[in-house]
Amino acid sequence: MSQLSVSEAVAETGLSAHTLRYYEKEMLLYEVPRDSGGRRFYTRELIAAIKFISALRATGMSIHGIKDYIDLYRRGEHTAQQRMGLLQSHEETVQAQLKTTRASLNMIQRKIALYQSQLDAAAPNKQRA
Amino acid sequence: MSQLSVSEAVAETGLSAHTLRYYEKEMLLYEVPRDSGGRRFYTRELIAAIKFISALRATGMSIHGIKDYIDLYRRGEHTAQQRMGLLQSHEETVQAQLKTTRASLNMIQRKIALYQSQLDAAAPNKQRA
DNA sequence: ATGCATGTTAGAGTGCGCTCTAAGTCAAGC
DNA sequence: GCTTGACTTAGAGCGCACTCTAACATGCAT
Repeated sequence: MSQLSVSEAVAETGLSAHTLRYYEKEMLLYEVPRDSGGRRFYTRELIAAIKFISALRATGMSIHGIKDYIDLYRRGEHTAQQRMGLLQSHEETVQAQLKTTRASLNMIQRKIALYQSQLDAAAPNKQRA
Repeated sequence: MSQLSVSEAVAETGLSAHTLRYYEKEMLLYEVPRDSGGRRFYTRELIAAIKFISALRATGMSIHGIKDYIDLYRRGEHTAQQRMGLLQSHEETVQAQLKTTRASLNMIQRKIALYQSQLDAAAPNKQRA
């Protein structure tokens, strides 16, 4: 139940099995346990880690940046402050990125509005039956 | 004044000269005029196009997707409806992407808060002088 | 006229994040 | 016992969006 097979982990995290292995090779995931046949399984701690890694990826943190964070994790409790620092700095990056995305989206929306008024003007007025 | 040299266009748009040439090669920009010596210059129409293209890129539209839009543009006024459709569909994509980014950011912020309370608990209380 | 900045070209190279291939192993069901 | 399907490995390949290289041309400033 709390130990998921590869295919269950795929279903749970939304990542592919290829990607899970790739993350492991890149050392984002470590100490992934194996059954007697050498097959991986994922504990709930690992699943939580994968989901957090996915959140970092979804906000644009690079694999390399995530590795830096994970490496701190592996070095122990005394790195908590540094890890928090990394996350805070990433948060600022994301906020900035959100800001420029919203500005760009705004530009696109103005263009759509322009098309809309253009097409309204060109079309015959069908307001009255 | 309304005709910018390459270096001026670089300053104005924030893209590199390499990228401007790349966009031209990929047909995102067309009919870029040249001076007597064969050097490019950019009209204000072109600059506006570049800025709009940048907004599309900043919101994650692929070069290929942008090319589709530009190709409609080149085919004339009767494609206005289709162009608007492309932009509207892209807008939806961007809104969805914003939503997941905000959710991921939220997860990261909760983690930061966790670190904060952890570190607060571990530190000696320096509240009183 | 010389030097230097700014531009030109075709095409190669880079970094990223997967994504796939090929050949093989293992466990369960028929 | 045999097939099927889920898994294993090392390593190659891919798509994207640039980014750079090398060799050459132009035009202005001294």
